[in-house]
Amino acid sequence: MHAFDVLGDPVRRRLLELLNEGERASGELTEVVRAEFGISQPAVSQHLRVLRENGFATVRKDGNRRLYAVDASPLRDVDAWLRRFAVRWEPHLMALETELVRGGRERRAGDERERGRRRQ
Amino acid sequence: MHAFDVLGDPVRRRLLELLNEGERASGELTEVVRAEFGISQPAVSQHLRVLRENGFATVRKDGNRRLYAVDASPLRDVDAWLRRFAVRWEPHLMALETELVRGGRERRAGDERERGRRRQ
DNA sequence: CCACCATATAAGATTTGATTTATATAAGCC
DNA sequence: GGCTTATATAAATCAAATCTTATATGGTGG
Repeated sequence: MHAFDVLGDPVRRRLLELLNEGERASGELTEVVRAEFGISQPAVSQHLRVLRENGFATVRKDGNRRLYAVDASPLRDVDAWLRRFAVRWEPHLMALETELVRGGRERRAGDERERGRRRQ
Repeated sequence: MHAFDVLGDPVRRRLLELLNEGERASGELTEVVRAEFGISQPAVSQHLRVLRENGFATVRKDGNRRLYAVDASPLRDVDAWLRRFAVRWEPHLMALETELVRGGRERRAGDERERGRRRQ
């Protein structure tokens, strides 16, 4: 399943938003989503499975519960794809990119010749 | 239809990639996509419609043809959503963003970003 | 006007994905 | 051990997106 397919579902997007605030138990997530979308517990559980199996979330046991946390790797991939278009809404993005490339590790100043660098 | 649903389809993503290189006629797009995905002309036309109707692409007539161009507005929305998570793969993004907002003047600042470093 | 492109639309078949109900697993508690 | 809570899985159903074939629209050139 492609990352964009995973994000195609509003329930899963909401789950990711919730997880982005921090680790949460399946039950808590289910409660929120049930209230907002009016779907059943198994439905939520299956969405969590999709998130898990596609690397968007990790789980760990805590006694009875399953604590979910967001894993951003696939989101980064999505972002990478999107970035190709970003220059269209952020004309100054070129500068941003340069900044990113340079900014990673500070130091050694100068280095204007970095401009030749391509992405990645 | 939510922007993420539009991007959920691989054919549509490919079409956007092609359009991102510049304006193209429906026929050109169809040829490429037909070759790559093995689908019919009407199928491609319908994907183009989805892109159109959801603001991802604009069309203009050129005699016989329809020239498509990418419109990035909905992609920007997607990016805005994604950005909530970006701090997870770009820990220094916070500092960077601040810097941009301040117009890059005073690029100095005091290396706060070092503090955010996680294991790994 | 007529035949010919390029492209879009319609309708129906098919596939894919989401949801529900019912049930399984497994930890905690008495 | 048996009861309860938390969560996952299975199977069937339902809905929505996609594809195909057939056809329409509308410009172009003779």
